[in-house]
Amino acid sequence: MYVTSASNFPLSEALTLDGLLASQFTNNERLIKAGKPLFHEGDTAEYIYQIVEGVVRSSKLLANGRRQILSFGYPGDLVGMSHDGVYHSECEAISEVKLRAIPKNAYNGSLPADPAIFGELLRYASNEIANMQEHFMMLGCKTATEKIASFLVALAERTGQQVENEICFLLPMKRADIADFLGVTIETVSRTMTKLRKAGIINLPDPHSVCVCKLPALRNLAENQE
Amino acid sequence: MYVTSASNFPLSEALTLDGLLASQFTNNERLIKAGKPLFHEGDTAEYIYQIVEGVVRSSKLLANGRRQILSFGYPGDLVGMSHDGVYHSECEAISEVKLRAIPKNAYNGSLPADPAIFGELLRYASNEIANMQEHFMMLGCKTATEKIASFLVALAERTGQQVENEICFLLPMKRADIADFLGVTIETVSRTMTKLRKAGIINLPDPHSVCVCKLPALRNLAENQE
DNA sequence: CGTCTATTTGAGTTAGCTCAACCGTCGTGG
DNA sequence: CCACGACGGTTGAGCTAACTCAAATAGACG
Repeated sequence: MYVTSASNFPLSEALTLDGLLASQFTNNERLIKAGKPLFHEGDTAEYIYQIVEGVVRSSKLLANGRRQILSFGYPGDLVGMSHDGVYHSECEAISEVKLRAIPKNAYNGSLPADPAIFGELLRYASNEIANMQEHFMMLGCKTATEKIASFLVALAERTGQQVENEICFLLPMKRADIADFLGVTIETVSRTMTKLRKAGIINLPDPHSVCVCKLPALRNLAENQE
Repeated sequence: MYVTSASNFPLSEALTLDGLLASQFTNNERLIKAGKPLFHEGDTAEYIYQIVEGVVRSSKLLANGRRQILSFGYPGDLVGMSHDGVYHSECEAISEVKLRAIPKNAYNGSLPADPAIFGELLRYASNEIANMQEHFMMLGCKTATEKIASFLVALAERTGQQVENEICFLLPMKRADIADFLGVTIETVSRTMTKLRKAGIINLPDPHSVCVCKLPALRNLAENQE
């Protein structure tokens, strides 16, 4: 659910959950077009969704219109867990998305659910909590440059491909999404990306493609040992 | 685990979890003195702890010394969930704390655990995620005044006692803890509290006691509809 | 009574914000 | 085929909320 989930989630366990869901819920696959919602805050939570392909963003709105992106969901991630039968965030497809719908009765305990799924969901939720704690460090403790650098490092680790001596990946989301994820403004995202480009740390072939030339330097900026 | 947990958690369910744990783990009660750690980040996660009395703070440190308080744990809350057998945060007692230790084999699925506990833990984790999402709104979207006001409203709702026509509660944590919880500085916490006091919205009989005189006004500041 | 720690208050600085202009791309319709 | 408008992104200039640094105050404790 969070950009760093897969990297933090022990591989064998991730395969277990993936395998369980793939084997039991292949019939429940759906396609969502880019920009379309999976669900809205307050909707009855009928399903948990596992992202199979594409990227989603989940977010919450404040009464005065300010928005916080809670996570970007990449393949393997789950969205839509609820403790009270109602979704607590918005969720939209950023790109075209394929997902697997896991019906409520597979996990809410009222039916004799598969205990393996149950256990894996608890483990996934605990991992999700750990990922969210990392995000707290971003929002609460880091400067704008550290936030952007951390974000790029996380995406490079999760989705980057080695191309010659650069690590390249796509940014399917808009600048505004990145801004609302990191708690800064669009302008700050843009300025900081430009700064990193001018420092020779990244290349930006186009606004939605990033190539990291100096990963160690980017990591240093992300962790800023001062 | 988070200051607002109990208020968001449906009462009957909370009683279920509470009841389950109380009946099965009364023998595992421990006392921790104020200021002493329950566990450190990286320790082997042998137990989940349920707070019975007192308040704990769980936090994470960045390499450069900056700290983020993740949550304040009040009676009924759980701390120490882990997906990989290792704690991912620091946890210390703020006041003298009584807690109930729930051993790993009650919930990690390797033994035939009580499925009721299992289900309640998953529900608790899902609720915890929803609470953390609210905290993201604080850290990412709110101004200093909105943060302090939200924090005071949450504590008033969770631990406040009506005294004449004020709602009074204790702040067992230091200003520095509040600052690191909200992502502001100590000075900003102090100044903002003074501002609320001078505006006649709260009284501060001493630095660790708050009496809210005008709860609606405080709520307005917390939500700032602009 | 002196020391230590927590909190409050003041004064000046700055990181990141707001507001505004500008640019490039893309889809639509004349 | 080109003009136009909409949208997303970048850049500049000035402002301000919150920060840093510093000092004063107040309890707590030996």
